[in-house]
Amino acid sequence: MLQLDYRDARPIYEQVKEGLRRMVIVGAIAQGEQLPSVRNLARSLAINPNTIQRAYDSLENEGYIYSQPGRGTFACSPEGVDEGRKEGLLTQFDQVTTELLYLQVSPEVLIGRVQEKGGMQI
Amino acid sequence: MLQLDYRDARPIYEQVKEGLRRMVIVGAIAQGEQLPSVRNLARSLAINPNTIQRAYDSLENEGYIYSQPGRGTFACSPEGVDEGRKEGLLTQFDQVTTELLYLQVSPEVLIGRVQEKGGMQI
Amino acid sequence: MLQLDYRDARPIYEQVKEGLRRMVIVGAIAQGEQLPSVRNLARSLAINPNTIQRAYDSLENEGYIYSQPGRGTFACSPEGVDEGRKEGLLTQFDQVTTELLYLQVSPEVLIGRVQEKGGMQI
Amino acid sequence: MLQLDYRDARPIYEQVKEGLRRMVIVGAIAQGEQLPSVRNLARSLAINPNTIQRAYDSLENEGYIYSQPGRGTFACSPEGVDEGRKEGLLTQFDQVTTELLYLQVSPEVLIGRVQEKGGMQI
DNA sequence: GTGGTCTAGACCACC
DNA sequence: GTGGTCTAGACCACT
Repeated sequence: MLQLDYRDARPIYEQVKEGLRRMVIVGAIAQGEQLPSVRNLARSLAINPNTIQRAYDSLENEGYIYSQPGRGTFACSPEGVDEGRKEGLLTQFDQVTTELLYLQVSPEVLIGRVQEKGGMQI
Repeated sequence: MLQLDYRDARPIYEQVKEGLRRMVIVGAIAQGEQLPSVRNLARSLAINPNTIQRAYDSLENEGYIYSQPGRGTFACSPEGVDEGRKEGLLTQFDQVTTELLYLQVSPEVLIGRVQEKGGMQI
Repeated sequence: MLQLDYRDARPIYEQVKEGLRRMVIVGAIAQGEQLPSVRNLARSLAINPNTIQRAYDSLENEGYIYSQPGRGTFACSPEGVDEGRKEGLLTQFDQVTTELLYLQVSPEVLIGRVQEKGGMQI
Repeated sequence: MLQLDYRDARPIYEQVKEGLRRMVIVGAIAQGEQLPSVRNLARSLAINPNTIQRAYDSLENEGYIYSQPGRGTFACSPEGVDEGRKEGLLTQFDQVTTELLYLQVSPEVLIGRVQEKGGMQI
């Protein structure tokens, strides 16, 4: 359910963090649903619980998940997510778009990809 | 013309690389136009020429610029850019788009941003 | 009339306590007015009466409310409030003010906010 | 230069974090100035370097300090501080102000305290 | 020397 | 059982 790559330059806690974020975003972990416990995930990934805890902490203060000591960790609804992150993503979107258009990818292709995910009528 | 941020976690050569890439992409450096010489840029940024050279080498490797020994370094046309980079950008585009849609940004907003840059008729 | 957030890290009794304190402060519960009974409030919030009782006890201890056994619980007038709390709030006020000024918020803005609440003539 | 209180309910890393934040805010650590190294501070406070690191990490992603691996950790200028924190502080300012006014502290007293710190002419 | 990451193992409070 | 904190000690990359 979550792949680690030890040859990757990114630290493990960040790979865990991005993997979990992805799962929340695509709905693999639904809003309000419980995430695997720190210890369980650590065991199943064969890494130290502290490393998982660090990923969870970081995701929590970005507003993607929340923890209740003694109960578990759960996925938030999208409203609570840090505004700064949204702005950063929009900047990233603009930069990637600019470069793709420069590389002769047509706007229609990009728009098509947005609509595909957005479930829009054409 | 190119801003360095010593507080940024990214290494300097990468900041130079991305800065130059940006200038080519947005047309601040037109296709075929000559880039500043390694020594000049190094002097004006007050950093080591080796750092500049590393950025130039990396950009040449990705097909954004080419150098003619004895003459200088020039911006490529977009066709020559490494295919792998284009694929990587498309993947990044999809991921960023997915997350923005999850964060309740409407598809129309994203499409509007694409059209703005693409100069499309609606 | 009082919102609980189970995702909040603070314990429930503290959320109840702060919520009631807020209502007294802003006048939603006037001086001398009766607060809801422990059992009623517990039922309407769907939590344990002990939790409510703990919040009431703590507020009574700080001098914000008083209870008359067999009659109910009522809001105090502000004079009776624990002096220690006032000092603590002043310290907090100074610290928050210092940080906001450091963050380039102008003194005029802060003063404006005080006057707005205080109903002062300029 | 920084006091720990083991009887305090707050975790140590948070006490360190708030202590350092205070020092930056009041100018005890000037903008751009180097903070004590992780190891040195850990030794002088007789706690584990990991605990210090955690405090530094947290302050860094709030924008109060920045780290350069191999060189050290330095105080930021106030412009870079996370917007969310500023908003939170303003909310806190309003709440504390409301309660102090309720407790019969006159607006003039509060305004005087703001001006004192703000270096304003009356 | 510096910050950054990771592990192993412990203890706490809460449920 | 759960998350949260802390320690001790190791290793890495960079200056």
